Amino acid sequence: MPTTEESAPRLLVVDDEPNIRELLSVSLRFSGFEVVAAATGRDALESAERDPPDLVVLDVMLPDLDGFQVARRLRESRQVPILFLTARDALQDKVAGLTLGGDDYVTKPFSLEEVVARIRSVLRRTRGDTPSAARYRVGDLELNEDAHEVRRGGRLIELSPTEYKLLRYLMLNSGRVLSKAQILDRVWNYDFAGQHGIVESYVSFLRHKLESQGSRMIYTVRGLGYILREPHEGD
Amino acid sequence: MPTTEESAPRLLVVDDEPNIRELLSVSLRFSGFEVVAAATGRDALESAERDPPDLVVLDVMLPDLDGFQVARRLRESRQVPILFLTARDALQDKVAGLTLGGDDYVTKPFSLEEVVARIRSVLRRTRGDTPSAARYRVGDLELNEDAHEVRRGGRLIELSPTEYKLLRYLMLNSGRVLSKAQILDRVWNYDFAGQHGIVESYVSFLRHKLESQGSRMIYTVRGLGYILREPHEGD
DNA sequence: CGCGCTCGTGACCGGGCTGTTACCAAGTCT
DNA sequence: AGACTTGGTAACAGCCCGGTCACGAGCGCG
Repeated sequence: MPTTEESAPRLLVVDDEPNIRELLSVSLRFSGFEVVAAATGRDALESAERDPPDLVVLDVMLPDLDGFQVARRLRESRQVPILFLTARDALQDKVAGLTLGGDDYVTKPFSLEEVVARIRSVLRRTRGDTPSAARYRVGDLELNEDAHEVRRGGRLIELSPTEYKLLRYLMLNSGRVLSKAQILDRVWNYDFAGQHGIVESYVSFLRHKLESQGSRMIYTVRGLGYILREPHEGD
Repeated sequence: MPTTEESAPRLLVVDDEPNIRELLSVSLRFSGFEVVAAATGRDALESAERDPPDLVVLDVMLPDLDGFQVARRLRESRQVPILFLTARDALQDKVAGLTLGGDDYVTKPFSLEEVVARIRSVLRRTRGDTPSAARYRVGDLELNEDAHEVRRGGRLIELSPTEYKLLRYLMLNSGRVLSKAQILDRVWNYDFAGQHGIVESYVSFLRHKLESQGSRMIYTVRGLGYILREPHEGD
């Protein structure tokens, strides 16, 4: 029985690679979740029994049991939504069949923005809070998660996938300065080794599309990063 | 906001294969039903007595009692509609005989779209509320579930079974982006392990038939999937 | 038995997205 | 004011992704 209480959702993160496990734990905790981690399928099952999570983030490649077995065992005792992590190329066919119940999956390497967005989406659907309400708004700028649409002053704005992820991250943190390093970590895949110049490029793209017929929304904070906010009187 | 639901219909799912039982439970729950599962005929009868369901999804091949016996016993106490699950080749005629009362059946392997549609159909008929009103509409596109007809702007459009299932799924989720994995899971049979290229093919077919004399309705969301919606001002 | 329809796969093609580089503008320090 | 640093934008090439076509298998129907 999913708790309707206001406390942070509890997540169980299951991955055998320490780096990935750590990466996920830290940043999900930072995103406001309560996180417990496990390295093996057995540990995961044990942990889930002791302290039932609201959602499980589950790597399908585990040393002892495979992810599907773990999923089934998890559900024998209690209904719990699962976000699967899987390699891009492997198991394509098996992965199909995972999104059935409201579960979802993300391919490795992922971006943290992606993972967090999917977790929120699954939890939203599972908890049954108004089965279609994922909208964010900053000033006259609005983002609809379900339809994957962005509008400014009602006017539709077409964005590429990366542009969309970047904007979502900015909107979820509107009024807060985000460094290029933070943006790179969250929006791009964790194994991305490129220059941070790409953030500037994509900010530029977004400005073009968002601000061509309106006021400025993405402000540069020199030496620090970027901030999305409504205009002040001054600017 | 308080969900306006007058309590979701309660289903009893009876199947001895854990995978199928799990598959059905999870996805029917996700489709908005309240689900109780049972692995054997005896468990099913016991569960039904304790907590009478609105409809029973019943595999005809069970280890202890066969589905027909279960059906008969179920009805000794109370009239309840049944959706039978059966192998494609076996017992076609026997099952057919049972569907007279408003029951229905689906052959294994099924697609979830099929199962959900049949359940809704049976419940609609059984409950008698709004007799024969299963119409979905998006813009000038309408789908009549009873007549199995699709029209755009009043003009009849002939669709193959797969095309129809795909369109129904898109229409039921209009305004929401659906990934190819989701589509594959819901529209195609659960044991289908093909590439997702087939989704593209069928979307292509649908576009030909739906959009040949009208505006675009199925939009591609790059990197994500497809969305069915009315045209925006822009496009 | 064969015709035709439908389903599913593989291949090719085109376009858009991505990420880099280079150059220019603006800001900052001395 | 000059030099150096930092950010903005345009241009470009590679590539991945999706659309469509065409072919083959399976099946039902005549």
